Amino acid sequence: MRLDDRKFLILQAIIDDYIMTAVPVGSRTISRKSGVGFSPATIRNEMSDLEELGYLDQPHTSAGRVPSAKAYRLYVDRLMKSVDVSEEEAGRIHDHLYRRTAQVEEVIREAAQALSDVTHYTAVVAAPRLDGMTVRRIQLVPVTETSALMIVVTSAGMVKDHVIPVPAGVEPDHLYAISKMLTAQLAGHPLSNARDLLIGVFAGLTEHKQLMGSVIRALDQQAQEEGVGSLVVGGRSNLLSYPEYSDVEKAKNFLAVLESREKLAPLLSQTGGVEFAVRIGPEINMPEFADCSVVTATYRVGNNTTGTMGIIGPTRMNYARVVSVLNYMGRTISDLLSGDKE
Amino acid sequence: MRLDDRKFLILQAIIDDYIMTAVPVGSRTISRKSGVGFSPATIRNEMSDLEELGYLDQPHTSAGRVPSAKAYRLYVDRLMKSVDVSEEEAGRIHDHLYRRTAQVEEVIREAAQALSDVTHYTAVVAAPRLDGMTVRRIQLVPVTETSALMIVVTSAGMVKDHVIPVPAGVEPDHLYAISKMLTAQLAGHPLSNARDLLIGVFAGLTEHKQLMGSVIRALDQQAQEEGVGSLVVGGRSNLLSYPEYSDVEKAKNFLAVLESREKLAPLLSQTGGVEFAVRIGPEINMPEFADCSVVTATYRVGNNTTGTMGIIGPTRMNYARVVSVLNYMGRTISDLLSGDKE
DNA sequence: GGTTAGCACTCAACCAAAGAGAGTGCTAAC
DNA sequence: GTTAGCACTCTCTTTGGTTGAGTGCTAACC
Repeated sequence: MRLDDRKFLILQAIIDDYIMTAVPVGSRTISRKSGVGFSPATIRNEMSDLEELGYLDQPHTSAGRVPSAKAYRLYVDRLMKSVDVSEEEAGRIHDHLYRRTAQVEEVIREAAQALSDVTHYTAVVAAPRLDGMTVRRIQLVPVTETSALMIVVTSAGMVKDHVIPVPAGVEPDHLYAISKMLTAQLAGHPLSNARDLLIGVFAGLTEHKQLMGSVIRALDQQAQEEGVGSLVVGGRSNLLSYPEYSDVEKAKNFLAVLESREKLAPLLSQTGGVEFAVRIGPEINMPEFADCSVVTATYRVGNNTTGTMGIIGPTRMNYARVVSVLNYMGRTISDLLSGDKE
Repeated sequence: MRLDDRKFLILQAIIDDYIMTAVPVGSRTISRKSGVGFSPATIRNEMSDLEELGYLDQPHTSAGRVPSAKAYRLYVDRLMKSVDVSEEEAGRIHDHLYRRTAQVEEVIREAAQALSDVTHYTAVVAAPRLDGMTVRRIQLVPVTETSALMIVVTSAGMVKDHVIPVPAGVEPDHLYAISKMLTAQLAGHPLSNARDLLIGVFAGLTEHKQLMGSVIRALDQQAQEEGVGSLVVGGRSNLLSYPEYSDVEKAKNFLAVLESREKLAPLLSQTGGVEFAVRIGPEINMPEFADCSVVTATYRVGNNTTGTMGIIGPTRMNYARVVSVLNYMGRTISDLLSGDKE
């Protein structure tokens, strides 16, 4: 049995309806829809076929049909019509993002908020990955007598800081001189090499060995943290509006995942460099997200740097709209983070 | 009618029981408790009195009694026995907090996590307020050709940064010189005065007027942000375990409040400088928190600087335990943030 | 006079049975 | 190939009865 045009049409109608209502859809409902000129009985025959093909599930005899994960997959891959973001949505996104001067943390926080506001789903935005960037400058700013803030400025104008210990008796001016030396050594090199470069320098040193050790450790730690880097969640409570999460126990498990960076990170990182990725229900491989889909997208900052963001919604989410919103948001963030600062 | 000793005893027994079970408690239950040597009938008479006095509510005839907000108030003010944190709890708090080098953001994040972990309620921790602190150092670090990071180090070793625009053509060394000048001008003065001091300097300037303007604007903005400063929430999903929030609609409203800094900030800020504050149900004056209580505490960093943290739980929360945990956490944070760095 | 046993009464919670409604699958007619 | 008709299925809602915890009152008790 093959999926002919009519089956396509009917499947699409079912998915569209289910996305709106979350109620198993019956043959009469589809038959009444404009565009489908068949009687309920015919629809029923087709639905029976579609079920056999694995595109529909039946919660029980005498309920309507519900799209399966396979159906959503098909929908996303082939049936989905791209939608433009509406004027109003674009406006809301701008309102969020252009509110104040754009520090990275602030931008991704607002982005997450905007995404969840506009889509009514839950949004996760990860800060741009630093490892592809090159170092532009390193500077040590004294904080107390025995500690300093190490500031790393990267090519895309992104900033990362670390508190490091400093041996007592090192003057501020001295720290500045060391900063200039560090900058001279590392500027233009990728951040991921910085550590190794410094180790070379380190060997030839006679003084400040201790301080340099601290700098190297801080760079190490940063590299380590990259995996679970800055991660902002917006619209946690949005998903509770959907009947899928009217069960408190389920809702609780879902929210618990959102609380842990460790569990959340893989959701965003498994994109494999594709611009968009859609993972549907069981494809996510997490029991808490069995009824969820995740749409992730990457955004660019400068030339080599990318960050990831994602929308988490029920499997019956409005994929077309989510993709278009993510698309628009990607462009907006890029403008904001690369344009203004470069 | 007065609250005599026996009524006290019975009320306390009712509250204790209700805190544990969340089920309306009946006369027989209390009568069986050791320490109360009266028959159910006697208890009933007293309960009837307590209801008339406003300490108990009855969900409906023939259900047990439930403590009213007034009862919890009394409990907190007079009946509560102070409890020590257990070894195990103290250990868990330490595990969270001493995990890595202590940057402020990191510490308050872990503190929120630890508090919610240990209490099983929801925790909110606010970063220390900066306005009481004095400036120790200001430094400008170039980021791009037209922007720099302004770093303000305060007396307690706390760091705050801002991106500010810089006129093109200002050399890094030049920025460093300006930083030294700024530091010389402001060091030792309270952060809240910094802006006004600079305006005095500003008038006499011939060059760098533009840059100084940016610095002043950044200080302004920081003062403004102080009100809704950094705020971390932990254990959002914890409250969903309690039967009070088995209603999804309620849970959703509750979570929505936790998402908005603006709504959350007053919860912590209305403490009025007291070390502990307990607000119970209606006293909070937010419909979403009608069944909640909030216990807030301040912690100290250095001499003048304080931050706030709070636990949000059901009105029937275990106040004694929460207060002791907050107490312990306050001391631990203080040690961590002032001790190590001063 | 405070305390307690006894008893009628109330009300949510639980359960089973009945009815309604939506939807299917099959068959026969178009 | 399409559709009308019909018996059948299964959930959801409603209804009514039962249970049990708990109260309030009264009268007896110490």
